[in-house]
Amino acid sequence: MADPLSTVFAALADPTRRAILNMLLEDDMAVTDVAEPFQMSLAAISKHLATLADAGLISRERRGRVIWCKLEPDALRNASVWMQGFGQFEPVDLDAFERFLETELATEFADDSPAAPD
Amino acid sequence: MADPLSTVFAALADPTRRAILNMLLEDDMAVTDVAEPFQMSLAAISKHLATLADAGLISRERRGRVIWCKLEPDALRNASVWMQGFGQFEPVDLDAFERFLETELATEFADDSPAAPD
DNA sequence: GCAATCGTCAACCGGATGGTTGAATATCGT
DNA sequence: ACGATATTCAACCATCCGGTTGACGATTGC
Repeated sequence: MADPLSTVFAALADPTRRAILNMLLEDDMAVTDVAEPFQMSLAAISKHLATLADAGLISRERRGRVIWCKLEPDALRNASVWMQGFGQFEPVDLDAFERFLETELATEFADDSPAAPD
Repeated sequence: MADPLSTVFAALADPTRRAILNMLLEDDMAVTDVAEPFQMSLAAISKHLATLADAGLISRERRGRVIWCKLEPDALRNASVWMQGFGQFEPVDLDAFERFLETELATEFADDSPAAPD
């Protein structure tokens, strides 16, 4: 299909998928458990997981009835490295980091929160 | 529209736009000059530049007749920082970096090369 | 074997995306 | 003022994307 870098970035360009990655950061999870906090259907989450797996960001392994999803940081690292190539000429600004984290916590948790807004 | 992080990743998820960023890494450029190496229409490039500007990855400044495009690494750094949050638990492997650069040079230049394949 | 559970597949829908072309706008040079 | 240059706008088109629902396949447990 598309080049790997495009696939990874496209996979990251969705708050639901980034939230899933965040969840998988804590632990491997079954598809149903991944889907549980979200409002959308299981099929939708299944598609998101397929997208993440296509990008190499996660792997899925069937064990009995349940399919376990596991973070695969390698693809992410490639993209990160690509970015660092750009950022290279200017070192990471830790102040900007903190400022970013604040705004990101605000927006991301508003947009991505798996908790139903009800 | 969407949250900033999604916008940045979506902007990066296109080889043409990444190639443009690569070009702007060298120097600021006029829109026409950005478009010159590509096969697509000027309008298409103009849209790509708008996408990049929306994501905050570039800025455009009109000086006379010509609009100069300039890389704005801040948005990229935010995304990079987000990624590093994921990669944190495992440090960047410089060997992997080099290996990646090779394959990326191969694929990126096959897919993204501004030079007409003719 | 049968019912329940886990997950995907297929078809569909509306809206975004990436491209085109042609007209419109803005600026420059004469 | 006019023509040329630089860039965008608008309309259009095909395709992709994120979601839905309903049927299907696989596995478990009774």
